[in-house]
Amino acid sequence: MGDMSARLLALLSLLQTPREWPGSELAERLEVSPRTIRRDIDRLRELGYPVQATMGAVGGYRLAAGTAMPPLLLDDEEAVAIAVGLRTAAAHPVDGIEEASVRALAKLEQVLPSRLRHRVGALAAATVPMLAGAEPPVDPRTLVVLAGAAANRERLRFAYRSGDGTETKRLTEPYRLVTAGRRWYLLAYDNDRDDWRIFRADRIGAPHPTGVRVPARVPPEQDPAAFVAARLYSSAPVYEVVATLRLPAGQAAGRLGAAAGHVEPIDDHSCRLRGPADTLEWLASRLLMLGCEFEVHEPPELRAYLRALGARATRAGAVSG
Amino acid sequence: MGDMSARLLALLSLLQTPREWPGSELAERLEVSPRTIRRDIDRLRELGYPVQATMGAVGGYRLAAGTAMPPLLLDDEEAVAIAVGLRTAAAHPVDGIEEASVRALAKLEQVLPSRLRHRVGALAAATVPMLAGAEPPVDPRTLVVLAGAAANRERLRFAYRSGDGTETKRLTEPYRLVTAGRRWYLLAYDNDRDDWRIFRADRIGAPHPTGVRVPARVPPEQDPAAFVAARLYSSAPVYEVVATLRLPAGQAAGRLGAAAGHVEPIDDHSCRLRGPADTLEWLASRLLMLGCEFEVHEPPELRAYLRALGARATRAGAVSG
DNA sequence: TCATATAGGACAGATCGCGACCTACATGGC
DNA sequence: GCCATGTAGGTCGCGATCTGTCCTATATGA
Repeated sequence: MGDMSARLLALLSLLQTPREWPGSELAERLEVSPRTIRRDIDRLRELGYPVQATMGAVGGYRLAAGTAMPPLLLDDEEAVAIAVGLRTAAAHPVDGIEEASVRALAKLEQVLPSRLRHRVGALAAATVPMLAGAEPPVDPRTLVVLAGAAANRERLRFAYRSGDGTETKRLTEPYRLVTAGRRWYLLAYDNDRDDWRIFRADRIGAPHPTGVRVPARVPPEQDPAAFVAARLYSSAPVYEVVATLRLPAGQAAGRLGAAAGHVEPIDDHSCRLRGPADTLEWLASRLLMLGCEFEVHEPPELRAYLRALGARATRAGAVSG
Repeated sequence: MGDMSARLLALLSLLQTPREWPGSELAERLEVSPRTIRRDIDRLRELGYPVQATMGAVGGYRLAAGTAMPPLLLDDEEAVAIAVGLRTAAAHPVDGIEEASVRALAKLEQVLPSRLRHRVGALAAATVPMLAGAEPPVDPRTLVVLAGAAANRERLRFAYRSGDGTETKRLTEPYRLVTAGRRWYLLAYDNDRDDWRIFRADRIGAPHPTGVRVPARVPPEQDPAAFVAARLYSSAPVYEVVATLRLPAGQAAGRLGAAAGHVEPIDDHSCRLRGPADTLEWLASRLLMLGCEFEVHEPPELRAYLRALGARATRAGAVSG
């Protein structure tokens, strides 16, 4: 059996701890001679994992940053922490790494022991709704299934609730999972309608792979994100937000992030924000969090929402009596 | 050299993909005979990683969830996604797994290639301020250093800004990193003052380990979190929030999470929230996000903040003219 | 200066990995 | 019901390699 492989993994696990390990202690732990430990260290280095050694009387080994990612050896709690972090990241896609988050989540959840899975579910339930306004957040498990089916080129069956509430059964060949405007979309070939379709992930219910693998279909466009964006903006007109912020442009851009839109200075103390306004609640809370005065010019819906929110806050804070 | 170990790692990496791998394809990729692949699969199973095999004409191997976490083999983007997710999780400690998040982050950043580290920094800068109100978020790198020093029992030198703005140099022996009331605290033995002290992590600047390892000191109390909480509440009186929410108790508890405080029902449509109110801004936005009517009874500071926020929102949404 | 740490060469013996056969069994499509 | 294709596993022999026990060189801090 792979006695040495197991030992190398255990060694990697120990070296990923923030502390330093003397060779003698490693030998004791792994129940081999110190010479074998030195050879194992050599082997790890040959595999590309730079083991740093400090010489002298208080020396020891530790794993340093190299050119490639070594295998991460996590204990239970760390694995749970990562899963929870990735779930909240998937629920709030504002990055440029949304797809990688879901891939990593899929990878982790695939091998996560079931006892840990329960803890992740309980913790994520408490943390996910933190940012979500009225919008129901996407179920990360759904995202994992969608991404897996797309990567595996597996036919997928699911129930889809359209905008007017009607529910239909779909049989599709998922191609890619992309984000646009703070929402997740599945780009897939619809086998019943014989055409490419876009599905909002939060409207997909009970997805399960059929197990049937299908050959790769030629995609409708090179860039899936561009295709999704084009379809979205052609079908539903997306209004734009225009607002004046009483905040220097530099600060506003830094605190809003790139996803919020474009910021241009007006003078030293104010700037103008332009950007897509897909979810009013999110945008409103974001602007309020800036802590500065601001005025919304467009769209009227955002103005109305802010007035309603303001009235509610005023009522909530009214002097009791 | 460890030819087999490298192959086993590569095999694990492939099997962590959501797709299924036929043995023949694995053999081709890893440039060994199919028989060796079957033996490697056996080896992985003996190591405790359950490789699931579906038999038949369209069969293949894939890694399933077992009883222990297998080593995670991540590509660059996935590693960055995890690091970003953990950083935001560390910046918003409301879980019960805060410490594990930092441990995992330390483990990951220790081995993260430098080219990826830059990307993490750029992305995290754009996402972290999302939730932070007026409060400056903690630098996750500081947390990583603090946790590492505590785990390694290494003396740590840093600059500390006290509440009134004065800055002092400290030489300490970190013991544990804990959270209380949405903030990070370092429990450490202060070598200059010869006593245990508590430091707010966001007031710690430029921490760097001295490299000197010291023997474990007997902690002032069994539970570090309890000690920190006792110190905090004895020094600065923390006021409590009391509010009535027009929302069923079950829904409110689920959407607020356990960290927000205690929820008890009043009738079928309303409930009462009691809990510590350490950061007004955070609590106010949390309550507003619930989307329901509510009234704040205590503390008066929160009422005042809500009125100010409401006035600002109303001004921002005023009909333009 | 000395103790203690990493670094690495040489050697002998035992172990084990590998490929090349083989058979058994499960599954899905024809 | 047959056949193709996949996993599962036994056996055998050759060769590679892993391990422990020596050995010496070298860097570092008290």
